[in-house]
Amino acid sequence: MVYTFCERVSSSGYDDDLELLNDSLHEFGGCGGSVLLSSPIERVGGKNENCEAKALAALKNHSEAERRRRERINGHLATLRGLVASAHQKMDKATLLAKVISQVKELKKNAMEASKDFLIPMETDEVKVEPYDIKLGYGCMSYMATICCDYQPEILCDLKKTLDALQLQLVKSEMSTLERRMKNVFVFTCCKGVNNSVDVEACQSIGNVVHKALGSVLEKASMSMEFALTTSYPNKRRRMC
Amino acid sequence: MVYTFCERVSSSGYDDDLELLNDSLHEFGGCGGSVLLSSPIERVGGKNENCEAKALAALKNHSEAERRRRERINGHLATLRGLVASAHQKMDKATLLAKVISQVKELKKNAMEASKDFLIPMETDEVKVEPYDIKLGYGCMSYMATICCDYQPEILCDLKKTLDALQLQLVKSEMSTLERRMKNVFVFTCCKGVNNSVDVEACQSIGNVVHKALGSVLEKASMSMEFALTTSYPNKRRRMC
DNA sequence: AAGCACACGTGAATC
DNA sequence: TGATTCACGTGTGCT
Repeated sequence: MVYTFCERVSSSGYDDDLELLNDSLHEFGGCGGSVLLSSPIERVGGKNENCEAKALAALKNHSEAERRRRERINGHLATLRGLVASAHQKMDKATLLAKVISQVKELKKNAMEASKDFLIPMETDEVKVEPYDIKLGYGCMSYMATICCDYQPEILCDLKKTLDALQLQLVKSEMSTLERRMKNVFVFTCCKGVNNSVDVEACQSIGNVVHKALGSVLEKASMSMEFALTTSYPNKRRRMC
Repeated sequence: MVYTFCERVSSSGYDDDLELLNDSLHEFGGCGGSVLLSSPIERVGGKNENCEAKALAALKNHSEAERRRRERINGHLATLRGLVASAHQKMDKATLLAKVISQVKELKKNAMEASKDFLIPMETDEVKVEPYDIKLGYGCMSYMATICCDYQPEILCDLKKTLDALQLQLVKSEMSTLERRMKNVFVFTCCKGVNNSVDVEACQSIGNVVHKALGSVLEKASMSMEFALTTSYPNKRRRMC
């Protein structure tokens, strides 16, 4: 649709000037068909005042309802603007919404990973060494090493020996158990850098060494577990570490 | 501002009909001042065609730019609609934005709590027992008990004895250490319900008992720590559990 | 019919 | 200036 303006009148916002709105009333029928055909100029008004007033009221209602709707939406937009809080509060709607989208995705991803970290895989054993993004200053990287398998007391001995032998700088260690399963997590740092920049290769090779060592521990444990299951004393007590 | 319609013309979207838009051209001056004063009816056009064409093009550009803007915003809105994914995709913009807001707040709160759970308070000891919202079916509640203090080997003995004595149904246990500090977390269930409904009071009293017991363990540990610090052998080895 | 929600084109402001 | 953003009133479809 294309519609054209007949005249534009400056007035004080939402006034009740009937004359100015006469031409809009075609749209609201039911007040006598002749009005629909008479041109704006020929019509002098007089007996249709009631009808026009009603139509005007409807129009006013409509625009005010629309204004309320806009305010509702813009209010929520303002809340979101405060919520994403990317320093500068001057941002157009589209950009704001884009930022909201990326924020929601980011938060969801983090939540997913966090819940995954909290879980203990029940069926599969695993050894994992991966970079861990805590900030420890320049020249340092940190890694998170995970080993998850069936619980066996002696694996703690092996683990301790292995970690001691590697002389890792342990930042944090965590052990959780769930039913017959256990999961050990170590966070360690690698400060192999020179001139305040990380020597990435040296750190990676340390990571690989740790991965290999944990792999050996796991392998030994699962072998010992198999052996235990095939002997006639499956519940035989083992020496604590 | 209030403006009135002269006539409304049905046409195919965005066409180039100059006549219909003549009346809109006041707004775009610079094509000869006389046009601004002549009425739409008196004016016959002819020598201002070039000017009018330019104005029309500007107007068309404007409306198309606005259309693109709307599409950009609505596109993001659609993405968000898919992201909150509250089953029913029929939702007005305001409601959608409200849901996005609550979702973001929820996710942020969870992230905060998760990071808090992962932290070990370094300065203050603490004992905490609080409901833990994992679903275990009807008639069961679960709790998370936390005890955090300086690391002492014998506290593990005390803890084990205490938990055994309480005969808790342990679901998960977790111990983390950071420098000289340790944190132990236990998740246990309380299935005291009758007729598939939880006996909340019974569970709460169990929670209180656990809290009290852990408090005693912590108290004993800190007393023993103080004793160790005041003796002449602060680094004296203690028997492992 | 009467209310609501949306898309549209426009006027004004800002850069 | 031209481009871009916003608020506004309106037309229209749905319920």
